[in-house]
Amino acid sequence: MGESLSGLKRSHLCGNVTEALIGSEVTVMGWVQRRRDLGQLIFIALRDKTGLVQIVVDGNTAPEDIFKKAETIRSEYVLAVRGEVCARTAENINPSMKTGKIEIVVKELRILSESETPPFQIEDNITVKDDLRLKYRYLDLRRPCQLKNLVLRHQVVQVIRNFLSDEGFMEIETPVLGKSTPEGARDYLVPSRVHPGKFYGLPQSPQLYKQLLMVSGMDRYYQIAKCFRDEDLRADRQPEFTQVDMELSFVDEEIIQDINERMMQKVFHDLLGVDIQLPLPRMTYAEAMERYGSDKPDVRFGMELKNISSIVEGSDFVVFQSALDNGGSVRAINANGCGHFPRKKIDALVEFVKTYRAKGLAWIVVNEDGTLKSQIAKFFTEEKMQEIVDAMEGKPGDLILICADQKNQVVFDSLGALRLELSRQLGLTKPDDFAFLWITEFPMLEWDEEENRYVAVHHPFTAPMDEDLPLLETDPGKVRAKAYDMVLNGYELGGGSIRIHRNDIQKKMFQLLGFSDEDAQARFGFLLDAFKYGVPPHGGLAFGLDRIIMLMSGASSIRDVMAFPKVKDASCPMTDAPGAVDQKQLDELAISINEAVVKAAEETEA
RNA sequence: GGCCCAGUGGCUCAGUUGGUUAGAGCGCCGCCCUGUCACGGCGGAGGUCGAGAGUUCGAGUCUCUUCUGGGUCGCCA
Repeated sequence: MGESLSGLKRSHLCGNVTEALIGSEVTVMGWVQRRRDLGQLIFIALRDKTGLVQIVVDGNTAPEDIFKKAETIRSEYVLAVRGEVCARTAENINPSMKTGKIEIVVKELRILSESETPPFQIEDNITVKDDLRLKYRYLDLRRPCQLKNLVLRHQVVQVIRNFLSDEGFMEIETPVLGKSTPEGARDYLVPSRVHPGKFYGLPQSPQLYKQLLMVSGMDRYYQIAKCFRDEDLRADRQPEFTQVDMELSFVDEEIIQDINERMMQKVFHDLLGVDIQLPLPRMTYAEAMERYGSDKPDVRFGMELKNISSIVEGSDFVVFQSALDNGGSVRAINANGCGHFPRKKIDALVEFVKTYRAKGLAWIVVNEDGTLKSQIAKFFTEEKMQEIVDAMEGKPGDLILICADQKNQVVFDSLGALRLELSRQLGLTKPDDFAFLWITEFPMLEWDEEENRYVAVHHPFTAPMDEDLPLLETDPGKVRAKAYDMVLNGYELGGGSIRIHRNDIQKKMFQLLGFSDEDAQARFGFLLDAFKYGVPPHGGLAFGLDRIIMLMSGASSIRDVMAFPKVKDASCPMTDAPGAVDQKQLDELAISINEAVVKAAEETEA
């Protein structure tokens, strides 16, 4: 079972054995991709992280014991091979292989480790179900496409580290065991043995620590930081993920945006050869919502939203009118060239927007002869219908989709999502077309219906825009924040803000969020205390590293760019985490399991 | 918590309106083969259709429950 390595030293990685080495002796080690046994001639494709190289065992020239051994080799065996690099004859060159002009004629062969037949084939372009891949993730990662993603990730981090270091940033680690701050996302909790009944919270981001580092005078900090959020997963959301986190002192929004867009420009230039024009476009939150129905718009295609409230105002169509009477709006998009959609397909779009709480979708087809077909035609005069079509720049063959709701957010969400859905169906975008922009002037607060109070859109330390300071007293919901997100192709790559460094404004903020002085002191007292001792104006930004790599690699999920991701219910099919623990461990932590709750949860599941 | 999709040999899939012994490709095993590179040829093993219940003379196929995974809404300061 597995021969010793002793006496053998690897001289080259498989993918690096090239024509330059013809005639010399090399020692390579790796996994068997495939054995091709022609009887008295055996070829072995040997793989390591650099690629494949072909090993030849010739029955006429190889020693008998080596040949016999070669016959027993199976896929994924681990081999050490010493041999001579030989040129292949012209007709035997494999142009699709980096090492296709040479092969290694074996002189010594050791089977370092045998392998069972793997549960799936180790090669690209397989379509194996995710759970199986993740259960055997260590095999999945042997596949070149998976390896490529991790290599890219490594390289991106290297470029970022070098760039930020050159810009005067210092990498500083902040604690993973911190204080739970039950505002925003749910924390992962870690029980304390030394303090029975008390818990650490794993960081959702290093937000408070990095602000404290600014108080400490670190001036420019960054960290490739693991962050944790106990919320439900998505294709682009994992419970633990990595942020490129930074904070800077004595800066305004422009400085932070400038540094970060230059950083992304360098990352995309160095690793993808893509040149991004700077400065990136800036768009206010209000404009993004108005035009794209989203605060992270994909601006690679048009199909923009238009507000047609004033046109349809005063009609007999009760759906539109009640939306308008209750403070909502009627908006539409023009799905250019979709007028031929069969009714079934349009109905599917109507169902689609219902996901986003829209009650329905009105549509107008502009026929090729210029006449209109619509289920709402009976509520409007021909002139009105034409007015809507003109406002939407409707041409023959177009499909105009209209959404009305008393909540503007519902209209934005529905049409924003519909726009993206149509672009998917019509293939309007290319994954290697990168459209960056900054979204600015986010609202600072939003009203939470459930909690019946304002909550921070970003976080409670985000500074309001100077010109909106008076609104803090009169109309807090209208206050805009010094916050900005970098958006790429419909994804939020990262976001940040200038922080509040004035105590009076911070107090006002907590007040608006409904925290009493005691609440604020209990949760963030250490930060407020620190702010008593000289705070530089500061701000920062955090990127979602996983998302950046996902978009750069064209992966469809961040799982593909993480080594060991979790599945939908936040468990790990490979390790079976999370798992039960011994009673002894629980006793040490003074924790008892509420069996009634566990049973109830299991019963809902079972 | 809601909604949608998928689950058939190791892997990926096919399986007609419910009807004989459930098929294919790849993989695997054996034999043959000296220039293959997705090697080739011949032969073979391997599944009761995610699980349970029901309808039926009869269920991979219909119904219900459930499990697993994916997508998504809520959630994600």
